[in-house]
Amino acid sequence: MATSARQGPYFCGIDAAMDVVTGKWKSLILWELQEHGTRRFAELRRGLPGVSEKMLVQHLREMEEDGLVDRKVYPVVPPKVEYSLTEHGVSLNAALESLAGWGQARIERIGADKISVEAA
Amino acid sequence: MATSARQGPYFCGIDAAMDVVTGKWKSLILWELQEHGTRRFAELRRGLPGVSEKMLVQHLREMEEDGLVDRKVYPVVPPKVEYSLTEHGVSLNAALESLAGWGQARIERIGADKISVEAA
DNA sequence: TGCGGTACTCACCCGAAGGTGAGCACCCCC
DNA sequence: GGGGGTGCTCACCTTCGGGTGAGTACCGCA
Repeated sequence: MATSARQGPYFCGIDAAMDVVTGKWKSLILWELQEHGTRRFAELRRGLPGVSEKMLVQHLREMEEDGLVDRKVYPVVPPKVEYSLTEHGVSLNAALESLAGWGQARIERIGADKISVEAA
Repeated sequence: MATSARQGPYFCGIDAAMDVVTGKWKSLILWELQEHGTRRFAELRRGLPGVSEKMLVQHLREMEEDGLVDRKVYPVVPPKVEYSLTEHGVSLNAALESLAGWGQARIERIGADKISVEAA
């Protein structure tokens, strides 16, 4: 199953962090939630151009299981679900910041294209 | 091809860093080279229990292309090749350190098993 | 003389990650 | 009253990462 089955034996901390962060969209979800504080499902979908609903649900479930995001369901008539970062999610994001800096430098070094997310 | 074809458009720095670091053994290779400075192919293989030769070669080639490792071939009669980190490799490792710290904390939090590498 | 080591390459296979498209239960708005 | 939005689930399919095992050219050592 996709749910759980993680938490395998690790070689080192990197392994453990990677385990939680790998997945095409997870770091982006983390970022999106960090930026906006709280987002509804459809807002996240719109914020991550190209993500499929299935993957978004799946990643969110895994991240919830890993204690990174908080899922709050409002039992209202048009469904409403809000996602936000837990303290672990916030600290993971902080830990990713130096990596983001390195990646940014790499982008400039190799002159890769960048998809602007902040616009639109 | 596995070689190049990376450097696709990125959403953010994390993407770019992840692109370079994903691969089952890459972070371990980074770590191993950081610890030992310079390693021969067979030394790396022995240092990473479970890695297949194919994956080791493949990852090393990609990391060489990405400018993370330096490959020095000695044209001697029993082949001799030495791998070491470039400055970019070293700085990537530094950027990974906070992530490693987070992962370490997570390991302790969830009480996961850990494969000891420093022993043996 | 033949086995093991050195640093690989090549061909093949498997399973998981991720994408596609449909359906659902209920509502509001035009 | 039907089209669109809300948050999903399910089934199917493709792609790709990674593993397996063989082969290679040459050597040193027992």
